[in-house]
Amino acid sequence: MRADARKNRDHLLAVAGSAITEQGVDVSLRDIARRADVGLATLLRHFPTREALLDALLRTSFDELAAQAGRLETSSSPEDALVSWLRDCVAWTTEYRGVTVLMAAAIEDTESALHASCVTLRAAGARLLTRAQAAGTARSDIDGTDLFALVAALAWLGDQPSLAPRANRLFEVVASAILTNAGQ
Amino acid sequence: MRADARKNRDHLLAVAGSAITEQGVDVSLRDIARRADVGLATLLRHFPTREALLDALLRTSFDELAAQAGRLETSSSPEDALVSWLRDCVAWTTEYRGVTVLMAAAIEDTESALHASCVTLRAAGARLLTRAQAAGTARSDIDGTDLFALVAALAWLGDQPSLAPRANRLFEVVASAILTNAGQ
DNA sequence: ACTTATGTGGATCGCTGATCCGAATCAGCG
DNA sequence: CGCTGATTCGGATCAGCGATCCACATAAGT
Repeated sequence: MRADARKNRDHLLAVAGSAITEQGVDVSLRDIARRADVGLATLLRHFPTREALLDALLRTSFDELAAQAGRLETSSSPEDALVSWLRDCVAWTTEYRGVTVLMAAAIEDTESALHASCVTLRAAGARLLTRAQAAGTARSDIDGTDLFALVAALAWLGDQPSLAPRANRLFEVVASAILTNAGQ
Repeated sequence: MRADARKNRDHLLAVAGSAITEQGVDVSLRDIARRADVGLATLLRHFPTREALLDALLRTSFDELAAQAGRLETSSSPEDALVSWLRDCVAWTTEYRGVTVLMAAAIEDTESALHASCVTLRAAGARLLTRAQAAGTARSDIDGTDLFALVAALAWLGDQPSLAPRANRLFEVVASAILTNAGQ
């Protein structure tokens, strides 16, 4: 890649990051290009779709979440590991308003640039879930995709301004439905 | 209202109904106008926003759901009434792909044309919830808005093609979190 | 039948993302 | 250093969206 192209790419990623933080993932691509003092065509050549841009921007975060799952797998009890990782996932999505919808679409669309990252995330969750199920502390009638769906639904709640204040408590409600441990 | 205007209005509602059934609530308003052999301006004069159109289209359904809640209140046990009404709500949204997002936005936006209907729905659910809580069969740490949020989240799941197949089972998972009855 | 209030829809605006292609720029070689 | 060729850039353009304007058509009341 030519030096000027690389510079543009990096600059675009930086600008896109702050634009998305401010306005959510639905921010106008033209706006990003403008703020980066670059033509729209240049943005779209580097990142042919919005998904591609997000993938480049979020891949690090995805990897961190997956790594965190690995760490928790050996450092915490099965149920604590599962719940705290789920909490991390939901909390992370709040930084990228609107990303949940794209991820839900990408998990099944093998063409999407976000597909691989979403599958990785689901697999990480599935491992934690299986471990908790083996320990008898998570209900056994759900699988990794169910978990992904529940996290997505909770993340979506956090994206809705009117419902966001409830998101944290409803996370606990859903978590209690996944776990089978405590008395009640 | 002039007779020709009334005719146009009714025709637009009918066409909008089938268009939305086919393509979801995000269908192009221009498409609806075209299919109704009417100018876009005419559609927008009768229904100044997408919300207004949906309100006119869905008000009947809203009223039916609210009435159904009233009926269940006297005909079923508190927990059966609550769960089966929630199921009805989620099932209903599947007929109008994408309506959940608009409803979540409308519940807090008093300017939205859908606001009143959403508030009515929330109130109907809140009554069923309170009744179940009084009977000791629903957890007491949630309120009507929480219930609305949970239904919205489940409905949103049903709207996502990749997650929809899980929606029914995840409804049961969430329902089990709301109820406190059975042994488990 | 005439007048007036009402309803209509083509045209246009600003916006979105997608695409094309002439112009500018970079990199490597003589 | 200067030329050449491949690469990159971005303004212009296109089709689509909802919103708005206003000259025109038409229904309703006298």
